[in-house]
Amino acid sequence: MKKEIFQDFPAFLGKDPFMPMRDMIYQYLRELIITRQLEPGSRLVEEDLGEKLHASRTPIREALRKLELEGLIKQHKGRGLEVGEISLEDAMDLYALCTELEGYAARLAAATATEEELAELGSLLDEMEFCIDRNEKERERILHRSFHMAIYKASKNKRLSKLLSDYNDYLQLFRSYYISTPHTLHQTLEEHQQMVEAFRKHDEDLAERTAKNHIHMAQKAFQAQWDVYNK
Amino acid sequence: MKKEIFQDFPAFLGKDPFMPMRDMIYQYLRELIITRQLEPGSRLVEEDLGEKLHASRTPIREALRKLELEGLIKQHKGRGLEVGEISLEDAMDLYALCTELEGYAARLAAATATEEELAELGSLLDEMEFCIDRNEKERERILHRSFHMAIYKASKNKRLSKLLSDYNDYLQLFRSYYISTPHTLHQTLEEHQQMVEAFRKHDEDLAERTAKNHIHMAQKAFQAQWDVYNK
DNA sequence: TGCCTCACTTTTGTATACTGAGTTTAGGTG
DNA sequence: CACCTAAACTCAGTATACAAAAGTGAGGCA
Repeated sequence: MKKEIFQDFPAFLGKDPFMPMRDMIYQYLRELIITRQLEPGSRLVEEDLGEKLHASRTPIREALRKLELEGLIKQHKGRGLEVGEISLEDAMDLYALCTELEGYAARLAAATATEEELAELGSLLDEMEFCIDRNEKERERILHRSFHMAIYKASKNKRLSKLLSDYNDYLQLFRSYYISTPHTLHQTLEEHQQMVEAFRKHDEDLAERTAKNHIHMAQKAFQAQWDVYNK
Repeated sequence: MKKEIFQDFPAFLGKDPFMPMRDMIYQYLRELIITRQLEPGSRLVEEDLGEKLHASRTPIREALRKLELEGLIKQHKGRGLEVGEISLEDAMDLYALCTELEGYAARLAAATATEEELAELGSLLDEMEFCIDRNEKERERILHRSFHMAIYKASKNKRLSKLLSDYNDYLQLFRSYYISTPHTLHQTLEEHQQMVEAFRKHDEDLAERTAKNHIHMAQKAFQAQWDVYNK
């Protein structure tokens, strides 16, 4: 675990001076893991982290517990924690589960989406198209997230929304495995457009189908890339 | 918060002398909350709990954090934590979500259940019938849980299994609202039998329908009772 | 040389101490 | 008597200290 990785923590700290340290550390470490700046297998020693992040073990522990609960880090055989390795099986399980949940969320959204929500989704699509054309990948990634969040919100089921939003971050970790080209991004955009189209028509079945297909495509892209690396 | 509530913690401790204190405390408090021995609104003060459970604040905190994450306890405005109140909206969201997930789990189980798994489910059914006839409610409750867990396991999706198992405990809390009579228990048993029947036939659609119906019936029972108390 | 043991190191689990923010309460003032 | 203010109190956030378990390695013995 290299020290430089943690260089930008002070900046992170500045974001919200009222947030408890444990939440800062949690979010920060989570980001590092999901973006794979902290590689799978990296060991996480409470005291080391404390030194590097200028905090005592107590808030560090609480952050680690939360990450452990989420499944992002695992008990190291013998002693200590380490960043979890991704297993194909777990990834497939998660994709399958998300396919169902996204489908359900889309169904609900199609049933109850308001004009404002539809407009919001539409404008997010436009922005994404703009970003893809300009190859602004980071912004596209954030918009992609916002798009899905908007759907979850439109489903009006808070539990579902929270759950999918957590899973979505997790899938981000898998997404980092495959390379997104302008071509695949355009394909994804088209899937999004189909979904919004279904919402506009309040066609629940179509919404469910297109949403499920969207996740399924992501799953296939992940698996293809996995096969390349693990063959 | 009455002291007597915590009387049986030492016995709980004996269960597994190798389990860390934080997990003991977590499980113990969770049990108290789910069985409503700790009522919604009860305040949870770290130092008090520490004194009553003969532990220091550190493991108590970690247990509380976990419960908070699960949504069983909430940050009290201003100061401290308290056992969460149940809101009808949240309950309905959760039931709706569980309906989908149970349906999906049942579909997977129907597709892939082995003979052993079917036999296991069958014998659980028999045991439950036995308990209902003898009015052994506590044992029935545990068997009911085992029955659902067996289905989750048969779905072969570990993520889904974990998720539903957590939610199932949570629904237990809702279940404590409505009174189970021999009549309703028999009705539930019948629903279970229909599900197993569908698994035996490997009829995925039927399995999904019966499972969804099962949760839906529970939801209706909860709502009816809620209406009685909050009218 | 190979293996066993025991001391040492590492790292977590738990306890305790300190701090500061927010609440309550008591005393003073108009 | 109402209201304001400040001291005291509560309680969570954080830091630190100590204990215990589990790995690690060096020295001794067969």
